[in-house]
Amino acid sequence: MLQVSYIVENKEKVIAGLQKRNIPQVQDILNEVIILDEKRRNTQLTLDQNLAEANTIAKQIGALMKEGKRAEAEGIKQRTSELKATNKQLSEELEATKQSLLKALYNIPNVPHDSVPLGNSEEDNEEVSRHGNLPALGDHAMPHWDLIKKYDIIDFELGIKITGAGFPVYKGKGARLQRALINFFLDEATSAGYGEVQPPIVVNEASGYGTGQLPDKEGQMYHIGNENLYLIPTAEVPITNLYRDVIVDQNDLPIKHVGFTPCFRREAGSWGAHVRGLNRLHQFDKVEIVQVRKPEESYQALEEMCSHVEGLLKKLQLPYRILRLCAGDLGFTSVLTFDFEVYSAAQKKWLEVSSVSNFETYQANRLKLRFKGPDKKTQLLHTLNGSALALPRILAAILENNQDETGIVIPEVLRPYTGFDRI
RNA sequence: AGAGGAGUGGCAGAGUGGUCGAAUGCGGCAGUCUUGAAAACUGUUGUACCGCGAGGUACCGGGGGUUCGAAUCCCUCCUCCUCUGCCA
Repeated sequence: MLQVSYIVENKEKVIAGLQKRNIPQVQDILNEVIILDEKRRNTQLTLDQNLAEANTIAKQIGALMKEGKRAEAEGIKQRTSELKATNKQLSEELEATKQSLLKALYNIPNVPHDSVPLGNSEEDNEEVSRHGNLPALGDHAMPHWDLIKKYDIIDFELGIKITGAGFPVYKGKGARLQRALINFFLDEATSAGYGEVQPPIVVNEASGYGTGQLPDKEGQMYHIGNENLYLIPTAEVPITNLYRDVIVDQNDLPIKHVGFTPCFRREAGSWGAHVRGLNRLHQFDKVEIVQVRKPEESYQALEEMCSHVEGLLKKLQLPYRILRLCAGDLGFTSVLTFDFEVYSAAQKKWLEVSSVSNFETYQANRLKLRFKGPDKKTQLLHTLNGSALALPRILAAILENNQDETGIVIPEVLRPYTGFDRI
């Protein structure tokens, strides 16, 4: 969430930024925050003063009791019971104000970067660059949902039987190819300096709030009611939350992690004809990279991460394009996001396979993720993450783009991992 | 899952109703000494909020309660340890 001090000091910039996101009544929302914060401070001040007085009296009573002056002690107890009543009221008021303030802040998204283009939907995203040649497939070309049946490598019906729609079963060479992609992505990230972690794929409420999935995306996560836990929608959640409530030693920066996890998304309300096959699933595999950086380095880190993702796509020899997300399509917590899309030749459309974002201090503020600067003061760090990569659409593109009359050609770099060169 | 025990500052570990944000040791930082290092000695060393400042307030696993006053007493939740049970 945004810091109140930042809102106060950069009000015009914040208003302009949030207006880019088409948020109605931005001024009113920000004013409410500022008023609540003032109220919080005033209430705190009065309460602190009362508490100071109560503390003083308590000490006096202690001293009097020791001297055996009981009667005198009883006398000043009067004042404390008055204070007690007021203080109870004040602290309830303070708590309520803090809660309202927090709630208001939770509902304000991050301020987009200056370079974020205007726009309402994915139609308005800016294409930054395009790489690789689009394959020309013959008339015999099949979309991946037919290919997986033909070669019996993924079974949706079986998944429906044991779980439900959107939970595919990978079989034989299909399963092996999944494992190959995961290992390839993990190895690439490890050689690029990312420390591998294997986090839990179930997280508590505090973690959900830490990275901003809660309360914004409450309905999009699977919830385990009897334990009040959530299935992760992305490894971003557990990995970034590793650093919740942490003051990082300067020497431990930068922090770079990679992790493979399954991801779970309810995708409520987003199903339709365009989400056939592997295009959209409830459970999918993803390798995620996460960085925690000093503020002045975070945009350099964003570039590094984008280059890493590009490197993967180049090695897989997939045609791809890079998009700068417009304000309307930008995630709630993000300042700047680049999407990577691969071309799916038989569907003749671009599929998003990675999203690389800088959150600046937005998550860190919720996480209380800080470091001690040279001036010995604690300050918030910047967090970033990106998919490197999400598997299903990569798989879809490989299947479609690399098909020929007799099968599917496995990209060179994956062969050491698959142990076969064709399906 | 049942019974018992325990959670204190970066770590170890005192503290069972007032003078305790908390002894002591270790570690960290700064300095003295030294060609340098080590040792020794001296000082310093949590976080957040409020305040221009002096300073104030809160925090001893989380939350609630008793009391003029809680690290200390009570309730509750969480976590860890031991034993019993179950189990990949």
